Formats: sequence, structure tokens, C-alpha cells
Amino acid sequence: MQERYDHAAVEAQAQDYWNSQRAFAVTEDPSRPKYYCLSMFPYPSGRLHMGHVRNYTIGDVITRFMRMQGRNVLQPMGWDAFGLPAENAAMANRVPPAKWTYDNIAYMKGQLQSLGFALDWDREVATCRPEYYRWNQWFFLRMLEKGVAYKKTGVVNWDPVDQTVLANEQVIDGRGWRTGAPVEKREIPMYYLRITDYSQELLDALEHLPGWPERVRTMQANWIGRSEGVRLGFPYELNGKHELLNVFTTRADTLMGVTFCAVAAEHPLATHAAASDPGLAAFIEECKQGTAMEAELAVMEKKGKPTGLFVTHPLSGEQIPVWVGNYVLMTYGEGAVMGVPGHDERDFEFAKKYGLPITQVIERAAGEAPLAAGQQEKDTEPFTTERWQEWYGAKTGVVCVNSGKYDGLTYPQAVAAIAADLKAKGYGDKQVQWRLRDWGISRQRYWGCPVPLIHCPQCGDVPVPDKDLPVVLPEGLVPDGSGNPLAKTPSFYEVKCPQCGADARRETDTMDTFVDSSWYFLRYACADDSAAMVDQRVDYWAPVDQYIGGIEHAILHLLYSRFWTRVMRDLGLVKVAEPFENLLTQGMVLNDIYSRKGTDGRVQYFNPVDVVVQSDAKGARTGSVLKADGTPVEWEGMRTMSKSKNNGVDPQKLVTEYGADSIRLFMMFKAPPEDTLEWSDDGVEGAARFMRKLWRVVYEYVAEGHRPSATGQNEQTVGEPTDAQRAMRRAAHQTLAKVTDDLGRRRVFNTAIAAVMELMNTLGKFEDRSAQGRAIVQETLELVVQMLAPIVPHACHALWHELGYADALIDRRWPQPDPEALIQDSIEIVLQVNGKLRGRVVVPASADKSQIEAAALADVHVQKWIEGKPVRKVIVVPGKLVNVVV
RNA sequence: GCCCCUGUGGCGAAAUUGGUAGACGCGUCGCACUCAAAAUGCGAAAUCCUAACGGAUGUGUUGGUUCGAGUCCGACCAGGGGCACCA
Repeated sequence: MQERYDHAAVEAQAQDYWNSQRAFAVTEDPSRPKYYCLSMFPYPSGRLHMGHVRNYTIGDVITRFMRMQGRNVLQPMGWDAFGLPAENAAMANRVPPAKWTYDNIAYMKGQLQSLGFALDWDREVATCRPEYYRWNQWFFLRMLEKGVAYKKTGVVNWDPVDQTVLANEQVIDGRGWRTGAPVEKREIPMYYLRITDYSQELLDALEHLPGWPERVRTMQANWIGRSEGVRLGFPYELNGKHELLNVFTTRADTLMGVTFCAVAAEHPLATHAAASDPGLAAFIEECKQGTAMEAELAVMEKKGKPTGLFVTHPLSGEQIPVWVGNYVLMTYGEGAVMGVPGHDERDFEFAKKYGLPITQVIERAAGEAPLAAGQQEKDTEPFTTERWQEWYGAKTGVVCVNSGKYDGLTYPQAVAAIAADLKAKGYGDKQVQWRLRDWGISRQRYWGCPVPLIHCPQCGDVPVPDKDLPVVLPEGLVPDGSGNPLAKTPSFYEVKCPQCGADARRETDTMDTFVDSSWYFLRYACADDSAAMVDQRVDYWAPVDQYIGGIEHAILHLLYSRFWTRVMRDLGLVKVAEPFENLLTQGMVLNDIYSRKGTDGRVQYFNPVDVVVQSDAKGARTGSVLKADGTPVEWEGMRTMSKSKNNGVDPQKLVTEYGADSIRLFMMFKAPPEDTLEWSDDGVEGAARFMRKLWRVVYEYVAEGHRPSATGQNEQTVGEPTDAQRAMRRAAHQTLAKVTDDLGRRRVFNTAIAAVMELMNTLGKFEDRSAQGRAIVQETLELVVQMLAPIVPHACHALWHELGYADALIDRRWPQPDPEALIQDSIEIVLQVNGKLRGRVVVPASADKSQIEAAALADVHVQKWIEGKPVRKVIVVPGKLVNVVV
């Protein structure tokens, strides 16, 4: 055995072995239980970043652990290869997005291989390949036939100078990123998928996903946003015709408090009024400025203008003024809202600003506790649902007032009565409303999957016949930032109508890249099938048993995938509805940011590897200076790694310097998988130190000659073990039990590694060199190497051989703790007096409650603290502690 | 603005079901080995008071439930993720 741990040689040798054995290529084997472990596929941006390394290390640990559990494990990899960054790179470098993308894929694939991930590369997919995206197109046409896909207009960000649709990301402070021109909202025709048809099912099924984090399920449920309310119309007359201004409200009980209605700028009523009111027309134009981003709309100043039109209150008959409000969105609900400033925060603000009347129609019910002194002051604020709950704890604590016949009714009573009256008059009824909107998939961009439609002047929108699929995206174009290159490429868009043969124009929009990622996990099962989107192999592998990816995908990607899988189910393509059985959302990777403001006022960022941190006698950070010249730089805290902050870490450099195993160990040890991970070079150094120590301990043991395993059947030196020997074996098997639980059930890896480190420390103090003692060292080292195998597979592969085994560690079954070794005959009990720790006592493991209590009360420390005082109560938690209350 | 999450020594964290707060590691300090350095090994350390024994305090702030709260409940503060065309 080599004395020195040579990570480069060890890793090359292990990887060569796995490759030569094709160890991670899997086939469908109905006789064995399958396990599908999937990490979110990367966007091929150039090189792997640390977030990728973390993501794929977690997946690899689970993959290797489940393999040792005897499962037939599939861990595939692919490329989410369409998207905006390729177009940006193309513009910057004057190369087609395709070349850039394929080059990146080649480089990043090499990086993944150097990290030793147990991937089945035979199943690799890249979404920009026609073999893949033809099935996007094929399936889109099926959805069109079924009515799941349809056409309507949608709002986009429009750059008036470049005459281009902008992604939200390309809008900086309300202006186009390249032109600086103020962005406008514009309505254009687009294709949508009816995800809202699945709202109820997508919501209900969240209840049956115990393998998903609670917070992700909550976020999805809120996103789908089911609310029960009332849809009602305010009647009005226009050009002699009777119309209804429809609104939806969850607060029908406040209907008698309506003092105005507000409509979106694009609402027909607004358009009508603007025709005769230039001031209003100008305001409506102003509303069209700005972006379509919700976050920005939510924080902008609420503005409005009266239309001069009135509608009739459906119950009171009062005349209600109609306003145009910039906070009312045409795309939400009805594009109109009723204003109840007495009981809604936003309406209150609006009414205050424009001097509209504020009417209170909800009051504390008789018999409810009066408000506390501090709360009375808030009476000047609107009496919102949140306030009810804050003040009274429940909606039923308040009743209607100033509401005529509805006075005295509670919330549910009032809603029921008002809904019934509206229904009788034909003005409305109860209705379930969803926050979820249909999924617009049209993108006016080049580097994506072409939408397979042909626009014919005679026949309208004609689907591309299946036999003509795929509609191949030309790969040689270079975008210039103004509009979609496809729309400037006649060889692409000039086609004959498949129905009538006339000259027609091919659709030049491409699909949202979320389409690509909504079913790639199913394609891995049958990536080589050129005849069908999926085949029966999917039934073996689906659903994914463990999905791992960033928390930032908690809503959109995961919801779209759940929807898409259901549509495939409804078309008979798959048998499952839920694509991902278990979900692990990994936290982000952060690094220090160092900067300095130059004399010209520009901020310069320095990579943390070029900075030395200064500290005081306790190790607390006091400052930081540049390695190069010793000049001070400012520490700005920690953020996600990014080019702009110059705080990225290159995985390749680290693999060369420390080896893949040390990087993997550090990543898994530093933080639990769901938390953010703070990068530290010292931490990597520490991981490398542990690897060297592990190697050295095995080396020193092996150098003294082999001994058979104590767990082996042909044990020759069985005698009565010493206390130290029993303690060592117990530590080893306790650690095994904990690590098995951490890796399997809890999916936390940092504590598993800590437990193995602790075991190594214990082993270091076990100096028994007898035959029996050496057998226990052998057994412990075997367990350590097996427990670490999923995390640092290369080194463990080598050490397993050094411990005397000819077989490969990856084919080994996970060891079982020996129940005999776990037996303990005495335990330590913690003694408390009035909840404060005052002592400890060791009792036999067999001691019952009264014996423990007696031992506790007899303890000298306990005696000291209770002396003279009567013992009121003694709480005994068997195996743990005794609390004496005096 | 709305939805979700997080907050524990100098630092990353541990405490799994309400039961010993700080395991494990990084950094720091001390010692050993060395001509020296690196590497390695051993040891110390939450804070305050004390020579020591020991005691008090302590898990963002604040109030509560409990024999007992990092863990449960209320309010607040700070940081992060998402908000539908970044992926």
C-alpha cells in the first residue's frame, strides 16, 4: 500500500475501473426493485458552478447509498440546452448559439466525469437536439387537438426601439437593457396550456406528497390559490344595451360598503369612456408604460382616474362611480374590482387619495371581548380580515352593520344571504376562484423549440402534420438583439400550407424552456426511442424516487412538470400522475465578497482566493487585505457566487488541487443539504486533511499485517472481550446505525460525516494491539470505508482493496449493525433540580423508574440543592433525566 | 406589496419526539516533533464573576404555555428564495 494519499492516482484508477465495467449503465430489470435518483439537469452555461457540484454530489451520495441497499439505481444526466444566455453569448461573440451550447456541453460533461458521479451516460439527453424537441412538438399538437393548448392574447414587455419582446430579466428599472428605452406593455397573440383545468387536482394531490418538503407544498398551494367567493355583476346601460360589470370578491359580506368600482386600463368600459375624454385616454396610455412583472406592479404607486360612468349597486340600487386603476390587471379575474375602502387596505388607500367615501359595514359582534387599549387606536384603519383575526382570532367574531337587512349577520351568514339574493336577481352567485393562470408558452425568440404551426391566409392556423415533424430549428443563425432571427429567415418561415398548398408562413415563435424541462425525466427512461415520445420502459422507472434541485424551482418548474405528467397520463402515455415521489431542495452556495472603491468611484471586486483575512487573538475577523500587496479591502458579507461580484470558485482547479473526494466531502459536511452553504477554502483544506488521516490510519494498520474481520464467520480469536474492546465495537456499530439513518431516512449528510469523524477519533485512542484488538480495528475500518463509500467513493474503492477484499466496493451490500455490539449495561442519568442541571448519576440499564428516582434523590449534588425544602414533584424520564421540583 | 424560509460561540454547524445547549469541523492559542518551516500529533477555549471549588447568564428581540423551551404559541426585527419571459 502507498504510504501517501495520492488523490489523482486513486481517483483515476477508480474511475477507470467503473468505466471499464460500465458500472453505472442500468437496464430495466423487473425482478429487482428500482430506484430512480434524479438531479435537475444543468443549463450548459460554460462551466459547472458550485451549485451544480453540490446538487450532483447529493444525488450521487443517494444513488450510491441506494445501490448498496440492493436497488437497481438509475441516475441519468442531460442538458437543459435552450434559452436566453446562449443568445446573449451569441451576440457577444458573433457565434451561433448552437456552437456555443454544444461546446459548453462537451466541456461540462468532462467536469462531471472528473467528479466521479455514478451516471448512466447512455441515456443522456440535450433539449436542443431535434431527437428530443420533436416530441415537444408532437405533444403540443396532441394538446391542441384535445383543447389543452389554445391561442389568446397575452401581455409582454416591449422595447419600442429594438422592436423586440423583452424577458423580465432584460428589463432594468423599467427600461430595455440594450436601448435604455422605457418599456411598454403590449398585447400579442400567444399559445397557452390549460393548466387551470388541473387546478383542483394539482392542489388536492399535494396532500398526498409526504416526500415533499412542507414549505414547497405550501408555496404551491398558495400559488394555485383556491378561494371561495362570489362573482357578481354591477348592472349598467351602454348605448341602450343592458350590461354587467363583473367582479369577483371573497368579501361579499362587505358588498353594502362598496363606494366605487375600479377597472383595468384595457377594460372595455375604460376604452369606451376614453373615447370622449382625452385626459382619461392619456392616463390609460400612462398605465401601459412599465413592465408586466408582478413584483414591480405590486409596489408601484396606486393611481386612478374617474371614467365619469356609473354602475348600479345590485342590491341597494345606489349609483357607484367607475374608476380606472393602474393596480387592476386585465389578466386577473374579470379585470375589474369592487372597492370597499372601509374593509380593504388597498381600497382604503385609494379612497383616501381620491376623496372617495369610506363606509363601515362590519363591526365587533355583541358579546365579543372589547378591544385592548392599544388596539383602539387602529380604528382609523380599514377593518380588514387580517385585523379581525389579529383582534378577535376568528371571522365569526364580527357582524355586518349599516347593511340593511344583513345587519347582525356573521361572515358565513352574510355571504350566504347576499349570494342568495344576488342569484335570485340574476346578478351573481358563489364561485370558486383560482390564482393560477394558464401557462403561456410562446416566446418570440430564436434558441428554443419551434412551435409546429403554419399560418395560412386561407386555412388559418394549420398544425404541421406529424409526418413532417420535427420542425427543425436552423442552427447557424446569429441573433443581433432586435427581434427574432427566425422571423428574418425566409428559408425557415416560407412554407406551403399543408392543407391547401398555398403560400403560407411558418410560426416563428418558440416554446418556453420550461416545456423542455417538464418531461425530460420521462425521456431518460427511453432516450434512444426514435419512434415514440415514451415507451413501456417509462412504466418501470417512473415516478422519480428522489428528485434533487434548487429551492428556486419550488413553484414553476415543479408545478409545470406535475401538470405535464398529468396530461401525458390523460393521453395514455404514462401511468403515473405525480412525477416526483420525494423532493430534496438544496440550498445555495455562497462565498465572501471583497471590494474596494477606486479613486474614480468605481467598485472593484476581488476574488476571495486573493484575499487574506486578519483576525484577533480569538480568531474573530478584524479586517482583510490583498495577498498581492497587503492593501486593505472591504468585506461585504456572503452572497451567491457570481461573475459580477467576482466571488466564484472554479471546481476544476479544486479537483486538481485537492481531488474530487475532498470537494465532495467538504460539500456534504459543511451544511445540511437544504441550508445555504458558505464556501471556505479552509474548510476544503480540512476535508483534505481528513482524507489524508483516513488513508494514514488504514496504512498504519495494514503495515502491521492483516487480521480477519471480527464479523467474519471464520473468527479464530474469540475470547471474553475487555471493556475497552466492547466499548470500541459498540461505538462502531452505534455509528453505523446512525449513519444508516442519516443517509437513508433523514437525508442529512453532515451529521453522518461528523459521526464517522468521531468514530475515527475514538479509534485513534483505541491502542489494543492484541489479536482480538486488531480484529476490532479491522472491523471498524471496514465499517468506516463502507459508510463513507457513497460520499468519497474513489478513496473508499482503493481502501477496500487495501483492507484485503478483492471485490469492488460499489457491488457491496450496506452493512447491518450487530445488535450484540449495541448492548449497554449501564447508562448515565442527568439530574436536575427545578429544571437546572445539578449532577449526573450512572445507573444499571435495567433500573426501573423508582430505582432511578431513589438514586437521584440520594445523589450528593441533588441533596445539596434540595436541603430543607419539601420535594413537590419528581419527574423521571427513563434513560434520560430526573427533574426534582422543590 | 404578496407567498415561503432562516436567525445558536470568533466562524460553519449539532441537539431527530418539549428533556445535558454548542457534538463534528474551521479558525485561534499553547505544547510536542524539527536546525527551521511545512506536515503531523496532543491539549485549551460560550460569556461574566472567582486564585480555585463553584456560581450566574446565554440559542435575533419581546411576551406567553410548561416541572422543563433552541424546539410549541403571539407580536416584532433582520437576512434569504419565489412572484408566471433567467434557468
